[in-house]
Amino acid sequence: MGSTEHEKPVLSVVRSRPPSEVDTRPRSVTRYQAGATIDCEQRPRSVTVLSGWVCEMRILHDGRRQIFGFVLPGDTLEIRPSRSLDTSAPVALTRLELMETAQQSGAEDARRRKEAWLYDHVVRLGRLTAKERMLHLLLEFYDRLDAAGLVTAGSYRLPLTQEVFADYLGLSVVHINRTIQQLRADGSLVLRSGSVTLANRNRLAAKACYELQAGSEIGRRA
Amino acid sequence: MGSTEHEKPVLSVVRSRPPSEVDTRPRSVTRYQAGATIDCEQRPRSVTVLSGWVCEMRILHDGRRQIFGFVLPGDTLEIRPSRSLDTSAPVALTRLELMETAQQSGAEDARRRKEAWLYDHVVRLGRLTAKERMLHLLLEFYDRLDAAGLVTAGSYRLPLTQEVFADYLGLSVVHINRTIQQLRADGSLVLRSGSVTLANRNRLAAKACYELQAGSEIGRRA
DNA sequence: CGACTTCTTGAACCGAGTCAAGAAGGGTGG
DNA sequence: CCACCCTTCTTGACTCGGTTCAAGAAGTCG
Repeated sequence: MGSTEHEKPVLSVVRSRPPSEVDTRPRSVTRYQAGATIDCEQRPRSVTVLSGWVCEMRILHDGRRQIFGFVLPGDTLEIRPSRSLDTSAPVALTRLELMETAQQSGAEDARRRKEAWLYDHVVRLGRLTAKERMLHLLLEFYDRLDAAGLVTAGSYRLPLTQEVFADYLGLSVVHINRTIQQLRADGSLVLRSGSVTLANRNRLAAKACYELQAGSEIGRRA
Repeated sequence: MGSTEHEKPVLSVVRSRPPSEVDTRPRSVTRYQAGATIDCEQRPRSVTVLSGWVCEMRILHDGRRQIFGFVLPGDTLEIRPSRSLDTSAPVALTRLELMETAQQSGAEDARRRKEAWLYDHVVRLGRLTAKERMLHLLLEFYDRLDAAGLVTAGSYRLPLTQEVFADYLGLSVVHINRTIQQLRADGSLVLRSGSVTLANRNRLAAKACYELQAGSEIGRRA
């Protein structure tokens, strides 16, 4: 948290590939490359993520980055104009397939759920330790992906670099790395080449102050 | 952040006075005492704060507390049922006067603004230092209260204890205290007996990575 | 004037950051 | 298929922002 010069090498994700839209095919499916900023030159629109992960992030003028949340396969994403990286913009973390969302049904519910995730995030950042933050987040992913049928035999694909974890959890990359080492040593999880398996979900939930309360109750009401 | 026994003496604000509603007078004005939890046994309702400050907070099972946001005079507050202190509930920080909000006009705008504040809060917690967090927050209060005509000669009333700052900014009370000492020594602010005066708003904004962007632009659109 | 919050301050400790450098992956082109 | 390059992951050593514990001073309210 040196207060001078937070000149991170710009997130590869943002730097290396131009935010270009690629190959729009029939059925109104839009594809983006990893690293693309998802904007709408046109009117605001609502899309559903068919595959891939998106995050919403802000970049401060001195280079510090904060990620606000993730959009997972099956989730919907509201794209509003006039949002740039110094306020908050959606960025593709992987190759993406988006589809225009047909009806607005469930929009209110999606908003509630998103708000609940944001509240949980505030608690993580404000009151949890590094280890708790990491576990808490992985448990959230577990529940969200499970609801979407994307958890198999207790494990799921997790296409995030440690830098992305750092920018989401408000920690440094180095400390994220060390935290993951500890969790592995604990036997809390297995994490390798883009997949995680959590050992004993309930015990971990207790250890990380994770409560499915808000998010999932609201989710079930859908 | 000790991972064991976060047994804070329960926030006086929560402990000392029972969350009782007091003296409902004509014109549908409701009063609460400081420390009251604002619930709705009835249907969800929307109220406008005539005077006093409210916060929304969650209390973890081990006693750690996190405050999500503040509702200032002039702001509206949506009260939904089924929210308790372990998820997120509004609590009166001072004596309060609430009024039933008449029309729903501006409800969408209020929600946008609240979301923008929450995003700023995430940045504070995730990426700013203690000094920056404090300044950033005081600047947000400045702008919000200024818009409500509650800033006089560059200063405003701020009825928050250091404990409340700590629970909002994700820091310890002791460190909040030391941070305020530093800001005073800097000449950044004058803060005494419930009032603040910020020296040179623009310079402080630069120092704290505060940008009125999101919040105020949306605000102005109203 | 008590009694209780709230604010301050000191000292010791530790979680997390920074700097730096090397190892391991993953694409790409020849 | 290998060589090269760039990104991502690891690890060590050191620093520092922030926490904890503790106790005393200053406010506030009945």
